[in-house]
Amino acid sequence: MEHPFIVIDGNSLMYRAFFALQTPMSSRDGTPTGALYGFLGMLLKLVDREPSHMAVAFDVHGPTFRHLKYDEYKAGRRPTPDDLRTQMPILKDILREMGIAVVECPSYEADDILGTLSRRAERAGLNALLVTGDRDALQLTTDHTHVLLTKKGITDTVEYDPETLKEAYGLTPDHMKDLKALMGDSSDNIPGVPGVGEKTALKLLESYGDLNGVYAHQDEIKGKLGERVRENEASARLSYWLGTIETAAPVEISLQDCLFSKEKLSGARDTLERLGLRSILSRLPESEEKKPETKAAPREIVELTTLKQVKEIALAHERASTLALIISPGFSFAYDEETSYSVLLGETLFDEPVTRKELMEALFHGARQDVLTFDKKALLHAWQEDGIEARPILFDAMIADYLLNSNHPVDSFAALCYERLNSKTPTAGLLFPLRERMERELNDNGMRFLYDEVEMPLSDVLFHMESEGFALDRAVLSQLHESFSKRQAELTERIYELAGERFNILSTKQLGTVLFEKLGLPPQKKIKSGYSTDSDTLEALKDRHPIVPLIMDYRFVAKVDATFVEGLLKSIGTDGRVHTSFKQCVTATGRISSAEPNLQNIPVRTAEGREIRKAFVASPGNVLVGADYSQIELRLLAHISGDENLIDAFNSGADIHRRTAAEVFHTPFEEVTKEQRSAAKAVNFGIVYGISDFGLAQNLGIPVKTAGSYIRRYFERYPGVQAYMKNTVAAAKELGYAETIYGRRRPMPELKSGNYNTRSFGERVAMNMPIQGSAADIIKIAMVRVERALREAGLKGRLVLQIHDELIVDAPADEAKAVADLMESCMENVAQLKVKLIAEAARGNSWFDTK
DNA sequence: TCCTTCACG
DNA sequence: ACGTACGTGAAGGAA
Repeated sequence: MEHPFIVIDGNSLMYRAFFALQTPMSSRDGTPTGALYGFLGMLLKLVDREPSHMAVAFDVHGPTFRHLKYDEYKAGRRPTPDDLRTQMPILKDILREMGIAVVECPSYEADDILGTLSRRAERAGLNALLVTGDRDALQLTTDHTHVLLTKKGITDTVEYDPETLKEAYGLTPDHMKDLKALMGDSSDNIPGVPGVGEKTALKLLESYGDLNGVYAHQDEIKGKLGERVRENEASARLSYWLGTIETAAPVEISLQDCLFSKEKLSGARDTLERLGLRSILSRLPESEEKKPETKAAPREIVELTTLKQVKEIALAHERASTLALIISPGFSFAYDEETSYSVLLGETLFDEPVTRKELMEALFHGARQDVLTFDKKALLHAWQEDGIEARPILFDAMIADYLLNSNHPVDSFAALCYERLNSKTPTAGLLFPLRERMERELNDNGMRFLYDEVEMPLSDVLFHMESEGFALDRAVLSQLHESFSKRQAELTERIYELAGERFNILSTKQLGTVLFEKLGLPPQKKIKSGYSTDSDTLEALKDRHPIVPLIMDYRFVAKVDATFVEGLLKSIGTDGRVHTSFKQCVTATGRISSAEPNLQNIPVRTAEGREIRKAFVASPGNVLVGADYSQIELRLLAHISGDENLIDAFNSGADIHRRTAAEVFHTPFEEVTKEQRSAAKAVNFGIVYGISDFGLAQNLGIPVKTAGSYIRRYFERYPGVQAYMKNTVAAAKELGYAETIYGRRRPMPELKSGNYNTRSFGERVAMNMPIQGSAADIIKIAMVRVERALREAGLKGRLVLQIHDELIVDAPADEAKAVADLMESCMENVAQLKVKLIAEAARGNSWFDTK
């Protein structure tokens, strides 16, 4: 979460800090300072998260809204110790001196302030981080509001988002309220249902969903429990209400008032000095020079709370030509730079929830505007979910930013606004100046083609691929799981027997102890914490003790089963398909990546692992058509370097590794041995990765000197390649970036480093990026063309997967031949290079068969 | 959360 | 003398 709005529950944290400290602390005049010390230490730790806004909320005494009388509510609690109470006003003074907002709201508790400010932050498009020791706050968790809960002490914390909350409790944030309604809370005087504790409450919720569900089925609950539930409905309902945190309290503070500035922290120096809190003093950040605040700060943010307002504004701007739209975090839109509208999507206590779908409908009813956004693929998904007809998207700030700086891809609109406009309020209106600046920069950098013809249309293709998904055969995976887990159990027993003890085989540390201490095997290499047990190490030791091959086997089985068999089973959707998400703006070279699940690393190199691919099947009545580029990176090396011999090697059509072996080992082509070919293959890989004798030696398990001589002989035979390596590093040093044949850039600050390692790394990257990146450009163009060609030809086949140099289409069986031809031709004709691009297609019922 | 390991191109 | 091969993502252990 970048630059969140941090809201701290002041009472809760002071309370925790007070009791966490064993030895009482005080200043010279006897003022107790222990809680202040703990609290401020925590606060400074939070400053490291670089919040954009910060506020500390406090309870104030008085009759409360939810609890009829404050005294009555407090009755269940111990009174606040005097030593703690005296520190409260001092804390508030210190916070004010630090320029941190102190927020109180009569008749409301601190957690209501947390709820209210977090929802306001979301509306303004900010992320919020709520810091408290009170588990009740977990009900406030959303994708954009995380809760940082202090555990035992005060510095020990755990951050919850909806996902981690689900893992911990098996409940959604909303259901935390239902949980409390059933189990009650004695410290808050919330009765709940007598005799129902956490265990029982969770069980009830698991069966019936929520409180309403429980009472809808109250007659089904048997025995004593059923009686109690039925008798105490009124109490449970009241408890639900009592346990609901307010999110629309009349908190009289603006976002502006909560703006956080590191520099202002120093304002408390004198007070801290007086209190003798030297260690806090020393942790205050040095004042750093401030970036000039740009004029790009938003002119106006109008908060909308009803659908009617959205409709009116949409109507008033009917004739506008462009609409800036941000759907995450928050929902905000703008028709010009001056005015942004932000809408509350979530629930409030009193209003009917407004859904994104309703908002979209209101906004796009009769609308004609083209759209500017951040992350258009996500917007396309939203439109699809909401049944909104897609509008043309003219500008995607995420994609533009990625092209302009692939080194630090931003992951949120807020981060982009801060980075490019120095603005801490990411509203949709900022998309207008962003578009102007970034498009100018794209033009200046010669990246129009990549932006307009590659990345923007590719985003649509990736959206369709994600939405389409890949069909998986559950039965295949279940069967594999059965056989893998059986084997794992057998291996475990045999390993324990040979080791003479039971231990966790997957623990590097424990395995190291067994191998290198108990069994006395020689360690091969060291890692940070002890000895390495990686596969190279095991490979070297496999003949020295019978336990080693068993461990290698165990590792493999455990990995394949956990990651691929079980992992994939978990990711199959209700439609029987897996929907990966393709990350378009992550890698430094221009490749796309795949996550949740990653479908770009499904096993293929070993026969056993390859079995997984039998689970990747065509849709009913369809076949899979896979097509991959042959040696695309080496072909690109030939093209970019212009080396005559390498170009000739490809034009001759011969096996490229065998040919390399013949050259490097001065052997007639026909007489090249298997070993020579595989060594030459490693050399070719090394060349692509940015060669070094050390790396090659390690890969081949040969002396560094020998590896060096291979490289020397390679360069003798391919002088153009050697020149390319030299020139490309020099050019990258000069320009500050490496680039592909289509002008994609990777900034290369490493080349200027004074550190040998860092600089060498930079040099290898400078050699590799144009090759890997150009290959990435080419297949991206191919994807756009394949998808377009399929549609233009009226074929039903659709792309479902890309694995860097391979594309897979799921197509009706009768289209198979046409699709295969279409793919080959689209892929091969992306570019006319000095060597031909070759793509080969194959068909089958499963991915296993498409080879 | 970081580290180690290992799956892919 | 320096000391690594390029690019990813996921799982499990350690702390």
